[in-house]
Amino acid sequence: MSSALRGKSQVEHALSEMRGMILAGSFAPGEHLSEPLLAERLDISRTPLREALSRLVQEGLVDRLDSGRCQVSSYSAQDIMDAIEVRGTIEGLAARLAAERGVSAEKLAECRNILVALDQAVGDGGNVAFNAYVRLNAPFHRWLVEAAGSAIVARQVERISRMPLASPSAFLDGQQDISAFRSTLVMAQQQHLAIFESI
Amino acid sequence: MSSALRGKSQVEHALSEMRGMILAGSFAPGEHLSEPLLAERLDISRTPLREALSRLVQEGLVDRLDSGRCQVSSYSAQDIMDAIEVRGTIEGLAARLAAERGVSAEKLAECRNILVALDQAVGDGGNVAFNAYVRLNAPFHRWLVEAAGSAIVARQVERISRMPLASPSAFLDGQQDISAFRSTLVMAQQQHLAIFESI
DNA sequence: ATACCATTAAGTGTATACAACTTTGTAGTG
DNA sequence: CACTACAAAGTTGTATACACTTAATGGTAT
Repeated sequence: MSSALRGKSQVEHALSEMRGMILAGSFAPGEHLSEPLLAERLDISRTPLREALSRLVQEGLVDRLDSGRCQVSSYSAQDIMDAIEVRGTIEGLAARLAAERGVSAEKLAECRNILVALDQAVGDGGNVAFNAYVRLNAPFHRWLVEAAGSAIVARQVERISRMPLASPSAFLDGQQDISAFRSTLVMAQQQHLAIFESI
Repeated sequence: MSSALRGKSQVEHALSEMRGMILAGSFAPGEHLSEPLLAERLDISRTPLREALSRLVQEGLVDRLDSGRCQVSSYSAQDIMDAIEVRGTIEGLAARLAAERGVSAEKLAECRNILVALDQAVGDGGNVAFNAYVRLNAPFHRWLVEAAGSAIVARQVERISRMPLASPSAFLDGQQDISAFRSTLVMAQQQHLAIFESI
């Protein structure tokens, strides 16, 4: 059917495509999305496209108006800061749960490695470090979620991690945001390390 | 058509109906859900039913298997405890944000009233107090979210609040869970009060 | 009796058609 | 010139049909 390299379903295709477009800034913030137009553009029918849009609404990248129409979400700097706060908070909870439930020594060492790499990225300044953080973020999340051993927490972390924080161009323009972000991250790092030291 | 005021939409109808059935225990945990059968039972077509199922999956009441089939989620006692932890943690964050951003005196008094009522419910023991808590839970969440003034936090709170914690019959059977739940709640209450005292 | 394979039933994913509702553009009137 | 009423285009919500995939069933050979 589609020219997708991997035999993926149409809704997944639409999902990744739409995510990419939105995060790349292909749409103006607040722009209305027409289902027929998007369906033709992605060469699929409206049915899987609607499913994808519904998930994007749930993820927070798209807002649904009362009339039913969709528009791409526009986040303020405050929203982004809040998202960072939420993520840090839930990460702290995950770390506490992991500590309470115990982790093996090798697992802990594995985490230490990731944290050291992250510390290096945080220690440096500028956008390069930011990109490095983004790259190292996923493994850390994966480890933390695995160590916490809680599907509930895992889902929350996944949800908050999916927020458009990984797209500096479209959502993180001001430098003050990045610096504040870094300081928050440093705090979270120290918090995590402290918790792990306490076992 | 849409409009969320009174269940005029088929998908909302299916949503509330399915939520009610699942929380009432009409399905065995892990039971497979057939779209054609459910569609006929709810007297709607598969299209809005699929939309409703998708949202239930996102809410966590239904799991989607790799094959595409759906089954009602089964939560362990540990999962419920984790959900309570997550909710308490995010509530704490919301309270901190509200404190940092300042709340008016009248708003604060309004909250004090709700907290006092909640304290009474918590102070008592048994299932009656539990039900009272459930009744007073929503206003407290509403106030807290409004005071925090963050759409991001609001969405997280709403999401975690939607978890099947409000259904004691189906998901909270053991008494030890309730007592642990109460102690957790007491802790959260004290935490909130302390934060509000500090301004 | 059990394991394995062919056949059949059931179910999901997607496309398309249609009806109801929103919004927009336009003409008419005070 | 502003404002209202109306008409027409566009858009969403829902139903139905069909292809393809997955689970179930029965029959046969070991």
